[in-house]
Amino acid sequence: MTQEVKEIFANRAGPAAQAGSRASAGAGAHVGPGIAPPAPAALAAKVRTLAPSMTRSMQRVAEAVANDPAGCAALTVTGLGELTGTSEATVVRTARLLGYPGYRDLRLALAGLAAQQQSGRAPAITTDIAVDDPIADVVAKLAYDEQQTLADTAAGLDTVQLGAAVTAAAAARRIDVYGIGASGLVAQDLTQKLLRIGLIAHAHSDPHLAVTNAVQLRAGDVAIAITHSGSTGDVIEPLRVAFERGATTVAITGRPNGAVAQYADHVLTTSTARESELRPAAMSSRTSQLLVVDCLFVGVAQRTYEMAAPALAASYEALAHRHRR
Amino acid sequence: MTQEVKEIFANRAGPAAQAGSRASAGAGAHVGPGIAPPAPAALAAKVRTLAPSMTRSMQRVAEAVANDPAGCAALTVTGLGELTGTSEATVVRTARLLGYPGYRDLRLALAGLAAQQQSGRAPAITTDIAVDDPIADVVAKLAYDEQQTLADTAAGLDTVQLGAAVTAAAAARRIDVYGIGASGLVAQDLTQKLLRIGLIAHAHSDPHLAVTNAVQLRAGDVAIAITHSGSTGDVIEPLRVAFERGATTVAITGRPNGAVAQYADHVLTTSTARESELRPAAMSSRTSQLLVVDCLFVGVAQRTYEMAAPALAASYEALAHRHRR
DNA sequence: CACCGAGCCGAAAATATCTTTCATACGTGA
DNA sequence: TCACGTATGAAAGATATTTTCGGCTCGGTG
Repeated sequence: MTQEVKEIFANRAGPAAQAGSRASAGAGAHVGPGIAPPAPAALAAKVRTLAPSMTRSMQRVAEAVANDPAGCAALTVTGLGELTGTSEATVVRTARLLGYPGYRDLRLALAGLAAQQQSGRAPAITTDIAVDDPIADVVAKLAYDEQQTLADTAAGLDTVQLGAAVTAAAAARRIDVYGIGASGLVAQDLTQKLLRIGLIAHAHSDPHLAVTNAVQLRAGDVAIAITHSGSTGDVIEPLRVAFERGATTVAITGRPNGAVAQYADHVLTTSTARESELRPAAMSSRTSQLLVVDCLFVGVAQRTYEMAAPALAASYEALAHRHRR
Repeated sequence: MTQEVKEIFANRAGPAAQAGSRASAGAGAHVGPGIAPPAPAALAAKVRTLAPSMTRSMQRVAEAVANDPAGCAALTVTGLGELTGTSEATVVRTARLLGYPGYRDLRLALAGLAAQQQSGRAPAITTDIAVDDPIADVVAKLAYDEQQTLADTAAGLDTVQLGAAVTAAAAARRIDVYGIGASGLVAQDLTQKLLRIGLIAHAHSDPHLAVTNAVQLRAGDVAIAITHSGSTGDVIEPLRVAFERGATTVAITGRPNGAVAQYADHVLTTSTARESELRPAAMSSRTSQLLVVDCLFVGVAQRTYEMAAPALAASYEALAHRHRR
């Protein structure tokens, strides 16, 4: 991929960019205007989400922006470049990656964010969990972090993509969900719920079986891949197969620019909280994934309400007798 | 007074904001440092106050700005000039009169104002999810509910019981976790994480196998039962067996007085949020259970830090090569 | 009624800022 | 070590903002 093409791609980096027809998945030509919605308050989350796909210099810029929105809003592109020890070009590139047309718009968003922070409650300092933290602190910090993750996820979720995924799933003949490790549990969670409202859904965590099943899919079916890293081969492979068989494909990932996205008709972005030794990434990504999956499920339940409501009631009934008095 | 002098005077009309370099004399500095809070409507008030001293053209500009901050923030100086049927110069003069160094800064302030107004609107998340809720509302409501669940859980969690459970688990020869259905996934989640830090843990969702394994437990082992209802026979049974064999038993349940509690040395209470047709109880109980399980895990990781840290690092390394570039 | 001056206004020049291009340096894998 | 692709900043190019400057209107005046 040449530098030129790469830059153009960066320009349409937003998840929404994937929305186009599947035919254009690899051959995007024109830069559509106004695809990516400017992020409101989700900027800090976005920075974390996209940080891994950033270069070092860009990360410095992103960090500065996330740490002091108000301060950065007061700076020109040149000023921010100097502050971060980089160039104007890098600042603009970072702004693009974050989903804005250019630095000017990022700056406006920054001003908005600063105003919100100032009017709202304090930015809320989060210290990491330490080895010697008392158990009560652990509880408080974990609860706070997971709440934060939920807020970030909700703010960063593209409702258009979500809506499209819901529509596809609600009408699907069959829904296959791929996930490995911690994401596998999320896949199962989604599957369990979909089954409860009478849909046909399967979760696969065995890569071979997943591919074997993916081959059976066709137009009208839905395949969903869940991977935090966006680059888990064992999950990408079945999605690719499903994609090529004509099924509608959905990726739930923390790296909307990751490899998995290229085979996904719809990309749902989960947020990434910072991790530490005692707080594995799996923890917050799981929280984020579950929220996305819940939204997906409720959306589908809405669309299939006629069928879903009695099915839910029936499954509830069926379990009642298994409870001890 | 000459034309020239007049314009300069207008330029200095604002408060001390002009003092420093233009970059540092941001809009925030102007609006902020006073006694009054950064009132959202400060700008509208200022417009009214200063309107009498404005010329006709400037009033048109000021009015446009006051009526639609968000819209104007999206416009360039030229655009706003056209919109109001005036010129760029007039727009700049208006910005000056309102106390900003130039239009650029007014625009930034406008963006901030817009963001505040935006965030002020509560999405009415207090209501239940309805069948015809737009997808964006579903996201907001679910996120809010899960956040609430987390807060409730953290508040209601008995840290003494939790600490005792942590101590037992950290020293355990072996840890068995029982859970069925949605709780089964939580059990697996906990098990996966414990395995990652080098502990011996098993999740059981097959009632028969669970009992079979429980028989093997003895003092020094830990058995954990996860059940929202507190009365799931298939989960209580193995816990009872473990309890009778002398293992330390823990119950993670939403009904601390339920049947499961009678065989539990330590009871960790999860919170129960309201449910509805479209929001099965499993959803919030799962969120709650996961938080408890996370706390348990982090607590154990703290206690076994010497072993946990390298184990976590190792498992991370081992997975790295499974990611596509 | 013609004239005058004060101040308003916008076109266009001047400046600042943002964006793009391009050559170079850097790191990485063969 | 070499070759290749990528990241990066300097500088050119494009936009946006600010300033300048002269025409214009309007109210007062001889």
